[in-house]
Amino acid sequence: MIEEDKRADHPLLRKLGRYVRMSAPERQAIARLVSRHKAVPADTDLVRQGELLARAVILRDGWAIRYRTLSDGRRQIMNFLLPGDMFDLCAFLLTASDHSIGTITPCTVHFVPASAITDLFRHWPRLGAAMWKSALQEEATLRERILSLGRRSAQERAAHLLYELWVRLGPIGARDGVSYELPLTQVELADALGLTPVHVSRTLGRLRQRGLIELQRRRVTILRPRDEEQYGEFLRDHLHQTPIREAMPPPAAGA
Amino acid sequence: MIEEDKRADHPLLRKLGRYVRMSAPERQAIARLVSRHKAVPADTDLVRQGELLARAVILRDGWAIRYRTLSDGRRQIMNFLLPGDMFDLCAFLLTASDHSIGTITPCTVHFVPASAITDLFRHWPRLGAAMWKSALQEEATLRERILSLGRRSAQERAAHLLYELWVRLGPIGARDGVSYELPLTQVELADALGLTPVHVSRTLGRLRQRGLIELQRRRVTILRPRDEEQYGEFLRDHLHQTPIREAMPPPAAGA
DNA sequence: CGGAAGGTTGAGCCCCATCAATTATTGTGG
DNA sequence: CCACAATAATTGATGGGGCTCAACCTTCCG
Repeated sequence: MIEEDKRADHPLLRKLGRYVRMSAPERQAIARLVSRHKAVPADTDLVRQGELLARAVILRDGWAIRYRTLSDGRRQIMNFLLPGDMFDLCAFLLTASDHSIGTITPCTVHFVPASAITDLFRHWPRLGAAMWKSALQEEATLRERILSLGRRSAQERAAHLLYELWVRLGPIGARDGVSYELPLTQVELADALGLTPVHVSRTLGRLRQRGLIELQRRRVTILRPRDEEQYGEFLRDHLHQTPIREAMPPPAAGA
Repeated sequence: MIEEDKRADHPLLRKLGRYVRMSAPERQAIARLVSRHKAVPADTDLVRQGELLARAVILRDGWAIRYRTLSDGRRQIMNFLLPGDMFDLCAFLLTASDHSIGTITPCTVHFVPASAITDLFRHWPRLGAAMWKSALQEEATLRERILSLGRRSAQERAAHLLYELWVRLGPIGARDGVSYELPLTQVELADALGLTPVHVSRTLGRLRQRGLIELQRRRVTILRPRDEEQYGEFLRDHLHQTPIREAMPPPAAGA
């Protein structure tokens, strides 16, 4: 029963629900995808760079990161994976992963065989389109990070990231009004922002002084949620939170 | 006749040819996609940020960039688009673009209606898979750039970029052994590398001193092509230049 | 309660930015 | 083909944002 409830409220459903209104059978198709789950402890790699991809993964609970390391130990976090996020959907293409994915917190995940993905796309193309849209959105956040790392100051980067996470946590019901739990150390923030941990500390201090954010005990509060300009010119539209064109016949091969 | 020849040797064919061996009808399907072309002058936007995507684009000739600008004029180039590259393949999802695409040199391009893409995927799923693979590859270069901007020094970034372009120009026949034409100004390099033009000049100077590259009159020579370590730990595999699993039945909805 | 992990603060330095001047290259019209 | 202007590249001097090293403090957790 409890399991039943959890599935009915799966963050993936909430997420895809922004793009398509789902019929009962469609919801069931998703439910089948996530019928089995697995607990994974914190700080565990789900995918290691160089590995051949063999299955897709859906995150049910917890935070994970996509990252790469250089041989001398430098690490860069590409982005954060939140509940409802999927990755390696293209596992059926059998490519080697160019990066690793690791858990930050204890997570519960669904491992999905490649065939289940291709079946889903075949039978429920509207769901496929919604998943594509969500993949596009993730790609947009990659570009946003490139912009940040290349052209924004430390403060702009940090403010932008904290704001982005706040926005992303909304649709999956993982935020509490204007604040949310941030289960990250400053070392991890540093590796995402392209800074050193020391400088992250100073930077966050300045954001606090400027009255942009509150951050203590792993809890972030966005103090000026309407003032998107202040957070590094945050453009909410870039997250493509608009519904897909429902009238469109589903693409055959996903495009 | 000349047109015929050009189509038979389209860089898109060369590019996709790395992933699948194409049958004659498949080649014809591609040829139909690129039957009409259009000349676009240099420094022209093909897509502007915020615009609604309505068509896909295939680049036949010339260089273009994917970029974003901040309101104060700072610009970041996400990546470079080379002959054979496609973009906005997902135009049928009707999303607003979060970035602009502009030509660097005079280009010839093919504008492809969204329906032609979905048709192609429906009828020639193996081609669809190959196109997916190439889209994945582009995403990998985005992550590579994130790693560069976040964790590599100016010299590493520059060496890595010049090496990457050399590798990408190979399969489309746009390089000449160990050197190639680089139609970029240092301002553009700076906007891609997250540096200032002045520092790009100094950085390139140091790479020359170190004997890694030759660069004069818009011509680059990679002086130690085997020494991938030297170019910022360049990992060729990350470009996914391995063939797809041909036995795989084509994914219905592309995944 | 004590140790470990995480966060803050200070001092000094270096990489890269900025400003500015000079040289080289490209492009254009006569 | 040359003169000239416009664009691009180089070089120098100076300054600042972020890095490094190190000490100290705070929080967490067994």
